[in-house]
Amino acid sequence: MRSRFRYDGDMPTTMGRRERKKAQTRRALSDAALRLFCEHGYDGVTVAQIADEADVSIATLFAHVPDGKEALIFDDGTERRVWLAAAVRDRPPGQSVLEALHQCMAARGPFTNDLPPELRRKRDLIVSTPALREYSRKLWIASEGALAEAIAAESGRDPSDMTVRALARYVLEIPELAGMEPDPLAALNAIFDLLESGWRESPKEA
Amino acid sequence: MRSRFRYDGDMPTTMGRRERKKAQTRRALSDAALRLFCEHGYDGVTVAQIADEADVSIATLFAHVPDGKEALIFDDGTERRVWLAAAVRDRPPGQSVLEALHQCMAARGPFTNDLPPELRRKRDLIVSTPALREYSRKLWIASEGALAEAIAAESGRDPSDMTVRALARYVLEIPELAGMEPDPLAALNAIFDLLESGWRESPKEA
DNA sequence: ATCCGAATCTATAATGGTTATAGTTTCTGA
DNA sequence: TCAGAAACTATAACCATTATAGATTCGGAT
Repeated sequence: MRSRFRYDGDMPTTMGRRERKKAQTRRALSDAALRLFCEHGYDGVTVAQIADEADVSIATLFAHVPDGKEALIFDDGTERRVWLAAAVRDRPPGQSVLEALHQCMAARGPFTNDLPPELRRKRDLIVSTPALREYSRKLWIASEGALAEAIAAESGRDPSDMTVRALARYVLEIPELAGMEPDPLAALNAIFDLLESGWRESPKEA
Repeated sequence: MRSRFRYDGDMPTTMGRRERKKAQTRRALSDAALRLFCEHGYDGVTVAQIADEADVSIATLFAHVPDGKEALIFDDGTERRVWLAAAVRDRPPGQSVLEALHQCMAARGPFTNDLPPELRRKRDLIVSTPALREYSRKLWIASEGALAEAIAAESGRDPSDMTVRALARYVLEIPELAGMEPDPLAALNAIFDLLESGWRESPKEA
């Protein structure tokens, strides 16, 4: 019987006990994975250790994280998708689609240090671990379709227009491309400038 | 003792017997892998089967292909690197860097059917197998540095200029981005247009 | 021609991620 | 209260990959 006085974390009370427990398990896995990865490095931790630390079986771990070890510390990507679409759709009037994307990317992971230390440690772990960087990119790319739709809706083009899809893809590649630069924000700006204006050739001197 | 009359395949006679045998083993592995992949699908074949078919041990297989199963049917990427750099450096006078890249990409894998049937089967296998597509992309991206240097040299910029690196990356992403379109060549053209001219916003109608 | 060292290959076993199976417990909704 | 679904468990398999230690073959120098 669930006491009305027990602390349930941030779980909306609209969830039944089952969903709540499932979310708790997922959280336990994320927390355990992040803690162990930070301590021993990604390759220094086995999924068995993570399962142990979260006090679940290995089979359960994989039931929660179908994409495997790398996915443990990430969400399923839904967040990014809605966030990107909203940034494009609800941008201030007069702002171009690219400006909106520029602005919201700049507030994201690799481009700002305005993060709680917990998230910063997580970001540093991801950036410094190839397998996690790669999976992070996969998550970004997974919202290519959603972003393309948003861009198409705002620009009066077709979502299957290759130009739209390419723009979406190129924007979503930015974190991996600029994330490890000495000055990520400057890199971000340079890339958006390229996307806005195209490649300007300086003629070769004779 | 090597007979002067034995057929040695296309091996340059500058190689010693050791290098020749090594190349033969590598070739046997590639051939076996491609044959089996085509017949049973990528996931339907184990590295043990491939090693068997090529008549080498599993350990030998991995000695030849450090990047793992997916790398079996690819070369090490050196080809692409020199080919890209040459395409940029030796382009006809008056042609822009992007035009040169556009032209040489169009002659490549997914964008032409002017290929011997053997290569076409290989291409189709790669395009239809996620793991192989992903590895192919990795190979392209691995020449980002070389391409960036070539572009920088021709455009009077610095190879570490983020704009140069981004352009190189974006060009190298094209095969994965356009390779599965109904009309890959049209997609290729659209993307190069985007890279040349930038994103042109059609103002939202009121 | 011979010998040494390096490169290649082999068999074998271990590691670690991932999936399949079959059975148990726990929750939900009727 | 009961049936069925969902989540969990233990266990065993499968497969890619790496480690180890030893055998063979080759190249180059003497």
